[in-house]
Amino acid sequence: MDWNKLAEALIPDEDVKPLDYYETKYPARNLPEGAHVTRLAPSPTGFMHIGNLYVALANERIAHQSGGVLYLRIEDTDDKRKVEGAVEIIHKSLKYFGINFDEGADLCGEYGPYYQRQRAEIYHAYAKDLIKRGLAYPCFCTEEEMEKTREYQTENKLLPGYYGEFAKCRKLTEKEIYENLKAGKPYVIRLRSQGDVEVKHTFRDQVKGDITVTENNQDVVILKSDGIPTYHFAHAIDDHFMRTTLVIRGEEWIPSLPIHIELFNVLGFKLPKYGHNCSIQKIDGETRRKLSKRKDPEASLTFYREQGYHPTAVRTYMMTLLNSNFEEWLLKNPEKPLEEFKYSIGKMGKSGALFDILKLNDISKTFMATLDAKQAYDFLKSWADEFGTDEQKAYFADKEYMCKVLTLCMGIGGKKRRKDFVCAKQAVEMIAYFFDNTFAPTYEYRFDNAVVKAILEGFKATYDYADDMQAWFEKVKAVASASGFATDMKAYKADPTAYPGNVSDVAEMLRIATTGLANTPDLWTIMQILGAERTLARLEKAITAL
RNA sequence: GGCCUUAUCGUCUAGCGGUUAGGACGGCGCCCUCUCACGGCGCAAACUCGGGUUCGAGUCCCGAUAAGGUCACCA
Repeated sequence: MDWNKLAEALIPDEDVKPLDYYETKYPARNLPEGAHVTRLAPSPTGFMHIGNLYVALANERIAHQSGGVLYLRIEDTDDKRKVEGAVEIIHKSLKYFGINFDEGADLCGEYGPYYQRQRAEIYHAYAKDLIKRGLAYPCFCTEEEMEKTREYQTENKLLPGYYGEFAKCRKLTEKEIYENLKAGKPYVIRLRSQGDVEVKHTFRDQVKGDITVTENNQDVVILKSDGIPTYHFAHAIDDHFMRTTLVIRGEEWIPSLPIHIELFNVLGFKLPKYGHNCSIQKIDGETRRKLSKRKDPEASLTFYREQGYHPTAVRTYMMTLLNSNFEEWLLKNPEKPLEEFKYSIGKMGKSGALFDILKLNDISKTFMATLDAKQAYDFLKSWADEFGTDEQKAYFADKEYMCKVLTLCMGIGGKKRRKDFVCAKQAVEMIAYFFDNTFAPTYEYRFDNAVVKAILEGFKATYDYADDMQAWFEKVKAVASASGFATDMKAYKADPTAYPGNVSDVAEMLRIATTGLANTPDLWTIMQILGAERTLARLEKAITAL
């Protein structure tokens, strides 16, 4: 068999450059000792999964804290899954969560092109070289033929796949190959595997530790019939020429590690380090499964933007899953930016974590409680501008008023901050009662209407906007006493049955009347913010509703 | 089914031969308190099961079980 002739017939010289060309064009990177080059290599499907952010964050931290490079490569070798505008979505959504690439698709960079489809020439050059060396060959097998051998293999409990005796096209004669080519039969290029599945090696994974991998014996496809490489082949070529030092990717890739090892080996490339992380899971009835794009809204990065989770909160939660010692650090350094945490890939969990929105909420609340009025205003406004209703957008027209509301509701300036706000959507909904066009009370009191009415009327008659908090509260107590409610909590606790209720019950009635809610921050301040006119109007409205 | 991986409170986990098995979220209770919160204190809550090794095992070894991943011209 004349391999050179075959290689030339399959991939003519004018289509590719000599191998040295690529090695010179993409030289080793000039980076400080210990710097890592990492990458994110998504398919342009237009859907950004929370798992994408999870891996992105790991890659970003490793690259940037080591003084290295993070780049974006688009794996668009599968034409069927390609979606217009997907790359823009990738950039936009990751940027929102603080992931910035140093180079890559739609950015500058010396190691491009960063779209795999634009790199066809490089793949072809190396495929040709493999053919020349007798390490790759054309395969003309049809889907039906493949199906047949697979059936045979499963029936006989043999290892499925295209290998050894089952690799029919491996044994094609020169004559047969050229006949097939002449007949215009479609073909793929396969690797002529030299491996033996019986041989096992231990492999050092940066996340999992030592794992055993067997050698690959599959004659995997490296170039599909349309000349586009498979993931495996593109991975080896790209991560070599883009000079990736560390590949962090999902653990679903572990089974194909043998293929990658053989490919790097046969191509004469140095194998990068690998870290295979676990995926974020969800409990679905009895079983755990990956967060699903179709079933779980929280799987999508869009979800967090729509809900208005602060990007820092989401990042923080991701970090707690990513590094087990992160939370401890955060507890000690609540003020420090996340970038100061020393991220280590070895501290990544070895088994998949269940997504816990309660934990996210807690982290989110704590973070929101660190914002000042202006930051909170800006954040909530930007959310409302994009996702809010028209009424909600209008809230932000009067900045001064809104800042007063936020100062109260977030406990800004007080000794203890409130932690009521989880995300922008919930926060904006929570303050609806401050705005007359969204004030829609349902008035659910825990006392008889007659009792409530007496209280409300009594309070309304004595209310004075000019009262300070102390004077105001004295009036609340007076109204309470007038209806027989306890104003002395000690006396009340000593004998609760002696009273219809206590002063806090009275406060609740007033609160429900003016806000429609039983849970709000300090009522006096609310009335101050609303103003005398609206406060009285609301009390009146509540009285007539009884 | 083969191969790979994993296994500590409900959840995320610490633990790397000798611990009252620690923390966080969530739950519950108490205190603080004009409501709601915040905060403080406390309670309940775990080593999957067998065998070994060892003076001693959550920790090491071997099994079993369970869970997850994977077996494409998808990535």
